Amino acid sequence: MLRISRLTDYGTVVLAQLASGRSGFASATEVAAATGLGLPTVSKLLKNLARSGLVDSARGTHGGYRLSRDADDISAAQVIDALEGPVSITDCSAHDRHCDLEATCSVGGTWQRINLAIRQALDEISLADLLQANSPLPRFRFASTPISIERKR
Amino acid sequence: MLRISRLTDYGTVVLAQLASGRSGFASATEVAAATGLGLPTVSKLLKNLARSGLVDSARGTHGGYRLSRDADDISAAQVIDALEGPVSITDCSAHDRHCDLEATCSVGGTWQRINLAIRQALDEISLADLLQANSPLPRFRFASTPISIERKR
DNA sequence: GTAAATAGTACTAAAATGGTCCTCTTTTAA
DNA sequence: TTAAAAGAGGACCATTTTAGTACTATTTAC
Repeated sequence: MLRISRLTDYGTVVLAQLASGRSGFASATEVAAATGLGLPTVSKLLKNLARSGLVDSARGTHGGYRLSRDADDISAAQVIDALEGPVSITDCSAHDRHCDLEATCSVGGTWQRINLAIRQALDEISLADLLQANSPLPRFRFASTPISIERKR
Repeated sequence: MLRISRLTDYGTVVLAQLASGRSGFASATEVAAATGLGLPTVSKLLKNLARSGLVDSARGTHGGYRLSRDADDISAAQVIDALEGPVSITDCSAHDRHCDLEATCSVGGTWQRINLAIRQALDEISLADLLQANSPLPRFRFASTPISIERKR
């Protein structure tokens, strides 16, 4: 139903590889080999991740990439933002463009709040959590958000 | 970042219109007029919603559409399912097809659990909630899910 | 029988996505 | 100083998805 793009999925695989590997810089070629992904694809991903600041890069003979900070301090939301840009759950709530139906639309506001809630949930999940496939995930906490969410029924 | 398609968004607008209107059947033409959406689009949406069982339809001169059940008993997840099919957050976790990277992929399982968690959250939001743009939403409850979610840090 | 509806399907244009390739710059080491 | 290894930044194209439209068949009320 809701989905992240395949490239973003691959991006987490690449980041996970960087997180699990030895410290120091790993080249795109090494990461591609370790993950089984194509080199051009991995290369593109790492370039984008570097541009977003999630990984540091070094040029030159022994250059490569490494996480810019601890895996605990990189959230799933940040990864999605880096690779997909700040897209929103609905078209009309993205950018500053306005929807023609704004006046009559009765549901727009709620989608936006749902979007925000999901976003905050994903912000609670770190790359380290993603790595440990079977470890418990952080609890999704909505209670403390400005969105007051309360079951009616 | 995560998004539903524009048609799904429109679908909720259409459903909201059916929910707010007087009881009885409303034709696609009437719904289109009330929402400001194009008739062909509304027509297509209602046909799909009818096929999924979210709305009942009646043919013939005074036919039209109406919600098949109370707005409280239609969830956001059901709407998304009806209009987008049972898609998953990642490509590899959809259908029964398997990803080539399964062996080396360290993150697949977690995305699937995140997907399930979001799904369950959206299942808690009813069409009635969507309608009342400023009313409080149901609390997202993950605690009682089989996914044990626990903050580590 | 006719008009008002939905049902189903097919089609097309536009946009997003995924993947690849090419050229340029930086850095290290021989 | 030169060559090789690496990343930076675009450009490009094929494929798929999405959105919107149109057409025909079927059903029902009057």
